[in-house]
Amino acid sequence: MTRTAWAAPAKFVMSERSITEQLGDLQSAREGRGTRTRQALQEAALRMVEGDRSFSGLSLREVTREAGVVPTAFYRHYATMEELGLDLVAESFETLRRMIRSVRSEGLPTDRIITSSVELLVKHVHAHRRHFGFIARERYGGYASLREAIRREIRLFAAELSTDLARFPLLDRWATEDLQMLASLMVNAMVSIAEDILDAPQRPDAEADIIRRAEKQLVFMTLGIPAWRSQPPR
Amino acid sequence: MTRTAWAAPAKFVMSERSITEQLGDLQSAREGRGTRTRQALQEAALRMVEGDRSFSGLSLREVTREAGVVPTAFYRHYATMEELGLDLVAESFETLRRMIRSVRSEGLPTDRIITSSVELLVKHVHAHRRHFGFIARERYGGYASLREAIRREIRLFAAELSTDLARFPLLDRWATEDLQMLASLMVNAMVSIAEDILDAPQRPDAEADIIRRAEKQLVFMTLGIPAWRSQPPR
DNA sequence: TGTACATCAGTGAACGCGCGTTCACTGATGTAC
DNA sequence: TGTACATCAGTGAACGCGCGTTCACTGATGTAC
Repeated sequence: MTRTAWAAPAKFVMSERSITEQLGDLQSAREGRGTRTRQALQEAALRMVEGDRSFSGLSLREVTREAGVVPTAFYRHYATMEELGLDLVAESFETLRRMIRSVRSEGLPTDRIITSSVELLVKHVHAHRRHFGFIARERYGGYASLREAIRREIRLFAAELSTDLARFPLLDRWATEDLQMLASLMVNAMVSIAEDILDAPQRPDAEADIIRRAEKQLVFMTLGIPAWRSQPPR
Repeated sequence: MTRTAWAAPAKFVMSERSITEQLGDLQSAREGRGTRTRQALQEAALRMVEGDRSFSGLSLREVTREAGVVPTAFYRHYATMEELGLDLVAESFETLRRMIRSVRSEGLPTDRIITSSVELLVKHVHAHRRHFGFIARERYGGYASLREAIRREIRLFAAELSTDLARFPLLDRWATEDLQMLASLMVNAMVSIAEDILDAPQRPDAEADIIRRAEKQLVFMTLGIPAWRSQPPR
């Protein structure tokens, strides 16, 4: 089943429906049962991936069972599990993107920008454990198409970060390539922080160690910035 | 079947046997058929993981089929696929450890230490694609025990690197915690270089870009070193 | 507002298949004498 | 060196199970008049 473009809603019953349900409209032209089952499938898969299991290890029948629906109902929404997975990648990054967009418009206190960024990331990881866990698990996981999609999204973040960095004093005269180098270093660090937080035992002191190391690493990187230009970058 | 400690070989027919076969003795007390099948299973699994597939997606029967052996023969060597996987983790890191040990004893030219390190890593990734691919795929993959084993090995590398770093001027007075911070930053960077190399299309120019970015990142990190102490590390 | 109709999301039975695991076996390899 | 024996790695048949996918169906939802 291929996804159809969103035409015009036949009816507006917005007040009865949650925000996530409304977002579902972007994917399903019909309201009601159809959208609900589609979301039940997505949520079932995320719930099952929350523990130790990887998405590519889930069977179609397991997911439909968890979603409380008959296996054949799956095919009304996706042709394969891989398609469901791509939907979940998009959804996971959407929440992350929303967070970053709000930071970009509101800004963070510049004097404590590192502490605030790390804190925000950690808070977000906890608030969206299932999405982050799914992404971490599938980043090098089973389906090639999911891996590619995730890799693309992460590269996109690095690109966006490098334009943000360009606005800082000292960095505003850096070559694009050098900004990308720094951005990818920072994004990589953030990704491993997120993965460490996910895998860390839930004890708060283990987490505090991770946070402290992450802050140190970011501070350390900023120290390299003034020195970089004196060393001609090739 | 639990692995038995290596006692004394009943016979020495070394000349007939390859180095890898001899290494196999460390895992199997008996020579001959037994060891050969065990290795056939390991190599079959690595071969199958080389493409897009993840280890946790392999079935026991597939592996034995690829190894040219009947499914039940598997149980003479491993109780589960997970056990095979742990063997492969150990084997993969063993080759990497051997490389690093030789670097540590022979050393690299200090004036081009970054270039040489990156070059060596890239060479090693190409020479052991199957091992690196396996590790990358399973780092956040299916079996929790494999993930833990890999995580432990990577942490071990960071610990070893931080003692190596302590021998450098400027770094010799750093606090242990700060050295660990820097080491984990460098190991993370190296890990993502390896993963990028693996996933990069085999065109040499794409690879050249990755290498250049990696070198820049490492140079950038060294620039932060002299500045760090002036900023009291808490 | 009420009714007849079209759409299509979800159902339930059925299929053939590859899976992990069991079991009693076979026969090659190494040991004791 | 030669023979009888023990060990145990590898065999092959068989099992029950969950899987993905098919099909004709049912009945709720939304539309046209």
